[in-house]
Amino acid sequence: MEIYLKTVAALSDETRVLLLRFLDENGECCVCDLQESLEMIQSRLSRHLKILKDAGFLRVERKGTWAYYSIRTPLDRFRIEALEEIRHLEIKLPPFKNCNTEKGCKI
Amino acid sequence: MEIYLKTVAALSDETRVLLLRFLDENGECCVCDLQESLEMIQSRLSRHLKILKDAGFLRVERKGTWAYYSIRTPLDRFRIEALEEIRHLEIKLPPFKNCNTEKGCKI
DNA sequence: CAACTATATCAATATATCTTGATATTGTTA
DNA sequence: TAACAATATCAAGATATATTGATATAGTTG
Repeated sequence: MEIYLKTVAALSDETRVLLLRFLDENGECCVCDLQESLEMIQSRLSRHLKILKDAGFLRVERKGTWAYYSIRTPLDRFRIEALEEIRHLEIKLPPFKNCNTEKGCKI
Repeated sequence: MEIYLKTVAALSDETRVLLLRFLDENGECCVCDLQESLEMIQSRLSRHLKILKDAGFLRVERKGTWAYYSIRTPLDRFRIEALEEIRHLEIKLPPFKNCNTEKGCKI
């Protein structure tokens, strides 16, 4: 029950839906790219990324001080369905903006 | 987005999960039966039933002063998957108790 | 019609979640 | 090693949601 509640709670926030959609669309991103692209304060972003990770939707790969987040794979049936549902929502997805740190953030 | 959020918000509460499971298992119930079976205060029950109804999971049929709730059908793909997910949770489902109003509540 | 019953809604309080700015942590670079 | 940069966590306040008891609204029954 706990895992289930964590999963659906992660799904029931507009910020996190946007994050999932964005990562689904653009693939792996580092936090600074997300910050730039989604115009979101860093602590807020970090919090929601953690919630999505703990709920089994995202994976992180650290390279030095950078953290690259992406949709976890494989996902189980229910999470796939949830992502599919989110894919069909009408969301104004902001364009990808590179954070322009010259030395390392770029993949 | 609004409908989506309403749907997942409805799914992310333990009380409502129990209600969905119970109705899924036992079929149509009137509010007083649910009150007896789940040992839940009436106003609380009424609130959560409304949330589940507004989120598209339940239908109500009124017969006089009684209200009979049941899982709505047909459900769309996502809601079906959500119910399926809930079906697989380990929940101690209390037994059905009839409210024993002799004149009308019994189906 | 008056008393009663089932259900819905309201108001107050308690609890959880979200946002922001500040601080901590860890890696990088001069 | 000192200064800096990316990310994570913390603390305080704001907002949303849940719980409870009280009241409102119908329908029912004597």
